[in-house]
Amino acid sequence: MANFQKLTPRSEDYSKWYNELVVKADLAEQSAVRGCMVIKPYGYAIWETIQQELDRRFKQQGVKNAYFPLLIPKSFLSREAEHVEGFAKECAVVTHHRLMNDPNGKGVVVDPNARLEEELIIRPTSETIIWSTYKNWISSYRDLPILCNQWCNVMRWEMRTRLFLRTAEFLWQEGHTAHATKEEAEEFAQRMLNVYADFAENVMAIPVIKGVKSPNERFAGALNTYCIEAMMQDGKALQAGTSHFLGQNFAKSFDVQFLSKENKYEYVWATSWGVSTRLMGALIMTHSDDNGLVLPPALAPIQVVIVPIFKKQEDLDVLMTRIQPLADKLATMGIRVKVDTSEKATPGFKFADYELKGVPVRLAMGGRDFENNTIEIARRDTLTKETISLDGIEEKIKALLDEIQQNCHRKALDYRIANTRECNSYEEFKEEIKKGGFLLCHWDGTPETEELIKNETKATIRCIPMEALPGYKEEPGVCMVTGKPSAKRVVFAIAY
RNA sequence: CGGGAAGUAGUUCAGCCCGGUAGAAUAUCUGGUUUGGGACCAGGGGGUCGCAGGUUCGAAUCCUGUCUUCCCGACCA
Repeated sequence: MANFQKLTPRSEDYSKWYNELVVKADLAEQSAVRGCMVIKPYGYAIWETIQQELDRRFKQQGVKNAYFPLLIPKSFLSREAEHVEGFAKECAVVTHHRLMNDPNGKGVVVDPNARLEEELIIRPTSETIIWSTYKNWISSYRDLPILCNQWCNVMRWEMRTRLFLRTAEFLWQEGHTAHATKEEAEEFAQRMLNVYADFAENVMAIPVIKGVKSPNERFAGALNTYCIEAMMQDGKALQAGTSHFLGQNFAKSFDVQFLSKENKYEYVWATSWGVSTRLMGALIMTHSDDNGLVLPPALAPIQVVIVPIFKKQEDLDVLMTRIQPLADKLATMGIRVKVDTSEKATPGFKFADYELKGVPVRLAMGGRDFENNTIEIARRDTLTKETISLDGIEEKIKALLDEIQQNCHRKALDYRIANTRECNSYEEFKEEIKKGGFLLCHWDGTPETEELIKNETKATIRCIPMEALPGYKEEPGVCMVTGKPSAKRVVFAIAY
């Protein structure tokens, strides 16, 4: 089974705690290739649930799944100047197509005669290959809109990597849409942001701020980038999803025009939007504690685990006459339930292990419970437990799962609120930002000012909120650095 | 990519300074006793010491290169 060593407490070393948790909770591990991770079955089960929930929501918006190739001709990337600038430094390049036996007899080497005429780039994102394809799909306004999404892997050659948070290869979905009008594209980019926000809040139980990125933080090639920003337990910000209004940049670069109702050629309007396995990092750093992972029930691969406590096989057989019907009933109610009858570990070990894995509800039944028609029920989010009657237990469990889902969200929201405050002077800002959290400040809207603040404090504008945060009003003011006018406060934080 | 640290059994680590052919804990396997918060006893198996060169009669140990991980920095839609 798992290891016995306790996790490093969060208060001692937050990133060490994170690294240990990811490995010990069996979510992922390092691979032989630098910066690339192996996502283990338990971690992948969570990702699959994320995928299912999002995929359903995308399809409700009329989006269809497709698949575009991993490799992109090098020339495509240079078609959009800003775009290539954003990614050029972190692209993996395929230069050859054949290996051969080493003439010196030491395994295989790259065949120097197999150099590619045009080098291929492993996709860092797929805008270019998709727009070169959309060109062939679009000729009339009747062909629009095109709403496609793909679930795939991408590669960005990151210098410093961390499991889930920043890996060289990661899994994500990227949606790419083409529209006839600017308004429709803008609206769609925002609509997908709302899909992400709804998903984050209600499924992942992560409170997020919906906002617009400042020019410095905008996606390369976009006219506007929308985002959802979340606060982690260490007070740092993590971008949980983005949606871009790409204008006509890619349509012009790839010459994608359509004939309008008025019989005129026009360039199409584009959006793209994505979330990645980084969400796994957000999930971990929002809810988990020093005992291990804490999963909101909606994403837990096992929502309820039942641990029989027994001495002999006969005792187990007796207990199972009550446990099995309960497990069956829960399963028919759509609850993901596991009964752990293994004799490999003692109950105490199992308790600790399921806590490490973040199972929301744990039931334990021993001989005493059997006599009394009771069961011990423990919840992961509060680490509390009580012994209750078996009568009506199924409905209580269902209600408890809902309650845990709510509580995970409420705790995370309380934390964010407690660590969000206004800040009016730059002197104060420099001190406050060291404590972490979100600082709501006035900013003059210039990249220069943002750059200055970043260089001096490492803090960046996480977003310009689209709506006032709970408890705050949108009011004009003056920039904390330059004193120039500011329409409203923006969110500053140190970011992952 | 720059600075620092590290890589030895599945895992955590000792051994390295001062070269002589590898050890602990834990996990794993077997048998038994156990089981309401990380059980105990006994026995067994498991490592080309990250990889590649070099020095040497002999290298986990010394030298060179390289790969990977962690921390700090730069970078990061």
